[in-house]
Amino acid sequence: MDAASTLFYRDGINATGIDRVIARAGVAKASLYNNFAGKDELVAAYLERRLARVTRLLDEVEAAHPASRRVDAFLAHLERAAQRGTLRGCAFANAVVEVAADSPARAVIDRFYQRLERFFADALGVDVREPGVRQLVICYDGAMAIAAALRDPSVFTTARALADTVADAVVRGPRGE
Amino acid sequence: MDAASTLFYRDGINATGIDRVIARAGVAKASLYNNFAGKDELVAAYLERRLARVTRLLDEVEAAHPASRRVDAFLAHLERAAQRGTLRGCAFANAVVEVAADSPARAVIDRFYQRLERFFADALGVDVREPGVRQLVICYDGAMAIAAALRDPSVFTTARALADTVADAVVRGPRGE
DNA sequence: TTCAAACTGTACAGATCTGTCTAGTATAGT
DNA sequence: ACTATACTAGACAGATCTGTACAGTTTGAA
Repeated sequence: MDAASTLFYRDGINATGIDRVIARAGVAKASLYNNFAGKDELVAAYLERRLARVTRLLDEVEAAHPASRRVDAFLAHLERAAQRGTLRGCAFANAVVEVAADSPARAVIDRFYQRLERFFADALGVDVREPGVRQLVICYDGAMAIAAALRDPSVFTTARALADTVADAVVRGPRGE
Repeated sequence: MDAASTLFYRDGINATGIDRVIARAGVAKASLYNNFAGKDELVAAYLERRLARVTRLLDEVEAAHPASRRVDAFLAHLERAAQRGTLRGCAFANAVVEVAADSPARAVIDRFYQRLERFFADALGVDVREPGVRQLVICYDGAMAIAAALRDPSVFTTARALADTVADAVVRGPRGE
């Protein structure tokens, strides 16, 4: 059901029934329930896959670019994905809307945001508690939400400029010089 | 009905059945279907209510504050709502995740973003097509998404600082002086 | 008072969804 | 060859959801 993560992301979690998942995976229903206790855990596993994927991406960006270029490289990657039309918002922010508050998915969501904050903190060269880090997370989540709502990839161009402004403000100090 | 907008916002659209709506409204199911063709239109009406509400808020902010203070006043209002614990993300961004692409709700969502862009453009004193406007929309949506995901009202303090940075960059020109 | 419109409660059709169960089949280790 | 394990297809229970139908009641205006 690794390939079924496609359905959860593309069509939404609640809109995707178990039957459609097993049909696409070419697998019997009993097999699915032998591997996952229920849909909640399947959703958590789906997010776990997404987390592994984005973690791999962030690792690659960190390996390929100096700190000062990483945020822009990350957003540029998202921009290309949006241009390809494969972007349906942030899988984790979407999951917040769709899953119950006590779902096992919540733990995965929290880990995603922790990883993201660490990435931004390293890129800025500051502690994760610095406001600039959270500002970049806002920038990321906002761009993803708007790209999904307005179906407009150009929002990432704007987001890259915004992230640049944030980075400038951080290196120049909060008071601007 | 109108009070059922509470349920859609608080519990999510897909998680809220028609039966729960009519139970809370103290109304018969037939009455609901006499006033709305189906759930899609009920959802659209719910978003219409939210749009009227946020429009009223933005009008009030515009009447009460000079342009340079409006963005901060708006975000401060959201911050207070978050501290009250009544915030579950942006109703329109959430609806993007939950409703189908051809739902009548989509038109209302688009109008919301147009109104929001107009508010930010007026506050900055620039044309709606200026990048700073879209940056403030990113700032808004990102803050709402993170407040919902992390249940942390303090994100609005960070967002207000970010919006300040954007406004500074706009008045000082894109190249920073 | 009369009458039409709109409401009420409730039952029900039809669809869909999660999760269980059965019965039979392939596979792999010993 | 034997056996444990995991798979398959599919039926099925039980719940829930949207939307309709029906019969009776309230309401309000002429």
